[in-house]
Formats: sequence, structure tokens, C-alpha cells
Amino acid sequence: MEYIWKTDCLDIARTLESGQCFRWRRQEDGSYTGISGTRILRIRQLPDGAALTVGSEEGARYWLRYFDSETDYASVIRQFSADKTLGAAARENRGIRILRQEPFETLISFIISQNNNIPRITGIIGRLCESFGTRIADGEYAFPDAETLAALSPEDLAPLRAGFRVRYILDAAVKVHSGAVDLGSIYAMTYDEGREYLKTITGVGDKVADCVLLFAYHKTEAFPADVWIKRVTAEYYADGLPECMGEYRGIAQQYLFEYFRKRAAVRK
DNA sequence: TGCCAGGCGACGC
DNA sequence: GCGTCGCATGGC
Repeated sequence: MEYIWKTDCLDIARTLESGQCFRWRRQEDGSYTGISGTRILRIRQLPDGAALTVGSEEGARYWLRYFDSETDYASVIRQFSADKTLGAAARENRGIRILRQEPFETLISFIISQNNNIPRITGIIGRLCESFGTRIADGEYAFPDAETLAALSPEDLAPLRAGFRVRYILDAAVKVHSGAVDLGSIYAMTYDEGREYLKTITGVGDKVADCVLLFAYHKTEAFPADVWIKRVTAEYYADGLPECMGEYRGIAQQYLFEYFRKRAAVRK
């Protein structure tokens, strides 16, 4: 069945290609196909929203939550307009939403992201899923679960070509599978608690923890500071982040990330 | 070729 | 606590 979602703040391409997720592919007709958990979705942009190809009403509800349908982005963008730079970045990227992704997938993905670039991160994650994930459709694989990954050796993961990150992936999988880290408990934690908790995993520092808290748990106080954002804050916000970011620093961060990354790409 | 990429851990001070 | 370095890999 096709579910029509009407909303004025949704740009599928920018949302899915803004570096917060790595399992979506653009199809020849311009629609996108992606996987989360054991679900597959095809989503197509409409002028006033999107068309979702889903199996059931329950599937539609899952994906609406994934795309953060309850947050009023127009209101957040108005709030951001109090700052000149952020206002411009937000207006230009008003269709970007912060996804609510599966925690384990997000954790492993951003462990892989460190000192890496987006095309290669996507490649490593693709090989990880094809090698160790359950097949859920023709040529489509779920993200492998913690139990599966925890049973593997560094040699097993060598074909991923993930380099020094392999031991971090395995440490995360072992801790999640053993229960030493309970990812479900983080939903109820504060941002600071979640950050310290995630950092008990080897290979998870401030940046990776912030990405997981923002892109899986939707803790919008998180402000992941990568090399791009560090340049932006050094140039525009040396005296501190603007007041108008409020509790939505993470959303602001994503608009700024896209705004400046695009400009750097044009200059090259 | 050297430099960089959605960083982190180890180490020295 | 803070600065520096090495780390695998691949694209430019």
C-alpha cells in the first residue's frame, strides 16, 4: 500500500544524504530505498510531502516515527532565524529532518565514521550488512545484530576494510550482547548520562556519542562537533553558540553541517 | 606524493 | 587537565 504523508518540511534527498544515515540508495526514478531494522521502505518526494510504500498501517507508523513526523520543524527554523548565519543555513536546508534510527545500527555506523569519509563509511556498512546481516529481500540485508557480531573475530571482519575500527566494532557488539551496555535504557537517560554511558565503549568518544544520542535517541541537546562544525564554530561562534539554538542545538548543527559542507564542495 | 576524512586511545607533561 | 601522535584505508 502507499501511504501519503503531508508535511511542508521534508526534503527526502537532503535528509537521507546529509551524513546521518548510510543505508539509503537513490533509485533511477528519484525515489529512495532504505532499510532500518528488518524493514524496507521506498519513499518518493511529493511537492507537499512524501509517498511511502509500506506493507501495513503499522509499517507506516514506524516510518513516520523514523522520519520524526511529530517535530514542528517550521517552528524550530523560525526560532533559529534570530541568528543570521544559522537562519540562512536553516532556511536553505529547511527540508532536513533528524531521523530516529535504530540504536545499535547507529552506534556501529558512527564508530565506523571516525576519521573517515561518507562514501567509504557507506561502503564499509554495506559490506558489513551483506556479509553478516539477515537477507530480508532480494539483494537486501538487515543490519547484523549484536549477537552475530559479538561472535566474530577481527579476521572475520577483515574483508570490510574498516582498518583500526574493527576492534571498536567488536567491543561495542560484545558489550551490547552481554548486557554490559543496555541500549534501551538510554532513552530514559538525560543527555549527559547517555553520553557518559556510551563512552564506556572503546572507540566511542564525545563525537560518536553525540551522533548516536542525536540520530538514534533524538536528544537534540547533542551538538556533534566534527572537523566541519569546528571550523564553523571557530569562525562564527568563537564566543559561544547563539541563544536561539536553545534545546535544539543538534538540529542547528545539521543545518550548519549541510550549509558549509556544500559551500566547501563548490569551492573545490 | 602528501593530505584529508562526521575521532579516538595512549602517552607525556 | 591538555597537546600530540599513530592509526587503516581510499580518494583526490
